[in-house]
Amino acid sequence: MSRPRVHVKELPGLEKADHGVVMRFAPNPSGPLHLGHARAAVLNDAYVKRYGGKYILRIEDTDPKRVDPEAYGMVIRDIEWLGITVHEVVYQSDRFDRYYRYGKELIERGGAYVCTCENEQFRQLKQKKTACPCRSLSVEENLSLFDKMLAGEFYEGEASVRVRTDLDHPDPAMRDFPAFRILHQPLHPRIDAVVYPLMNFTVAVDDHLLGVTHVIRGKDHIANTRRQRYIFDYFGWDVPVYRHYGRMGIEGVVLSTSQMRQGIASGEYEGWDDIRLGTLRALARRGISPEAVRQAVLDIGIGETDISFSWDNLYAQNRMIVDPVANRYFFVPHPVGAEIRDAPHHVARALLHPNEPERGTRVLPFTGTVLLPRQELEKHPSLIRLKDLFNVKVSYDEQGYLFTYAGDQLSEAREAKAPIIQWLPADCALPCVLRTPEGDVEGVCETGVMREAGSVLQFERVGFARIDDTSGDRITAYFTHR
RNA sequence: GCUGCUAUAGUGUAGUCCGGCCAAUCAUUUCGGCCUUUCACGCCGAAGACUGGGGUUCGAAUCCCCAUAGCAGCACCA
Repeated sequence: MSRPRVHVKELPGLEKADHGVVMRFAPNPSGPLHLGHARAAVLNDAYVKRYGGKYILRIEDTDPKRVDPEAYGMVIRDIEWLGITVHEVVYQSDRFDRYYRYGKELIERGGAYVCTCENEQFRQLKQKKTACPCRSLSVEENLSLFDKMLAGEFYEGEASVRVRTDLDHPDPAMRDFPAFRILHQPLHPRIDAVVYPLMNFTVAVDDHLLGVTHVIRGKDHIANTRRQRYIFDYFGWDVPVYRHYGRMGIEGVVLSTSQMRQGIASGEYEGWDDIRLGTLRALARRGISPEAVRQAVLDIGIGETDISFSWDNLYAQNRMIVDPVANRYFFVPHPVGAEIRDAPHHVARALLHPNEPERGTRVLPFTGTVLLPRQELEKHPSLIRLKDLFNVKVSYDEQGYLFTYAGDQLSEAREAKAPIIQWLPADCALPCVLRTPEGDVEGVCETGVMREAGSVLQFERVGFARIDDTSGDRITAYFTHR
């Protein structure tokens, strides 16, 4: 009896978490979620579940250039697929008034100023640790400039709000970073605005306003954490506890949203769930369960080391989940017809699951001719056993193969070390294409597979597969893993 | 270039803060064997790592220094 044994690996504890935590996952709605997002989404969820508290899904849609209206729904759906418990959903585009209000207050506190320098000019001054002329404007002047921005009196690029940090900061990335910008194009799908708050500003304001206690995100945000710290300090807010995990490389799969979008547009990919992509929906289509993704990601943890994601480890997790539930069927790749001479008619009964006989059997009537995997014959065996049927002697003459019935005894096949292979009756085999990232494999499968639409099964001696479509004139299956 | 972070087997991970119980954990992987009418699952066994060099110490994977490598940031993106 096989049962999924789950290795619960304890994540490292979080400081200041004993009275519960408030955490958030903050994706940008530019496309569906992928493996990289899953890490952040799941890790935060795991801590909220461990310590108790609140999980906020914050949609960070403050850059209209990177908003795909359809992605709002995709993100929600993908999060649900992952089985994450979301307690609150926040759209930043609903909160622009708040950002303006706090922007104004930051200016009043002397923590920000309106800069009307040309972009390139500012960049050069910044490199030289020199203040730009705007930096010395009075609070009143800045407030009035900010009002002008909001009133639409500036064109794109003509004005921005910068946070006053430290021009001598050894890291140029820290020096007077921007908090608001002006944008006329493209239009935001959800709101009408020309002054757009920037990520570091909205994140700081929202993390505080929403009561976020702990932030877990990639180390590409380390600099942002330091920048946001300035804003927290100006307002006198307590900062959350931060953890930055290392970069995760994923082999052999496209992760960049823009690349995926381009590939879909050009017809190279079938869609967001094309199995060559690293999206969660692509994994789902292939038959990877959300629990496996969750386990794999938890296993990786929050280490600061850069790692490379291992498909092997994911597959192992998935196999553990899927093996006990997947029904077994025969799939014969590249079928070759074989008439078995001198064989009695017989009805074979094969177990749906070898470890669970009570699930029942598949019925395979043998009436003389079977389909066999070409690859198996190319090994030139002298004796084979058709699984759950009988033994067959294989000989060769100038015409080709000759198949002769060679008795029912399993023990004889064992003794002869004959391979036990899958087969199908020639007159009840359905065309089936097994799609893999490396290409399609044509073959035939049992008629019983029709019942398995949408579920993951195991093609014996081939591997696990998810039955994607049974409606056409042939069945489409996606290879999951061995 | 500047700033910062990291460095344990093929992969992921524990141990590192508070040096000895570490001839280094667990999982995966690979290879044997058992079980089995699947090359699945299960069981047994084996293989495989502390980046390098100095130093402190009776003792270092753990502390210090240097080197090397990788990564991140240096956007009016998130």
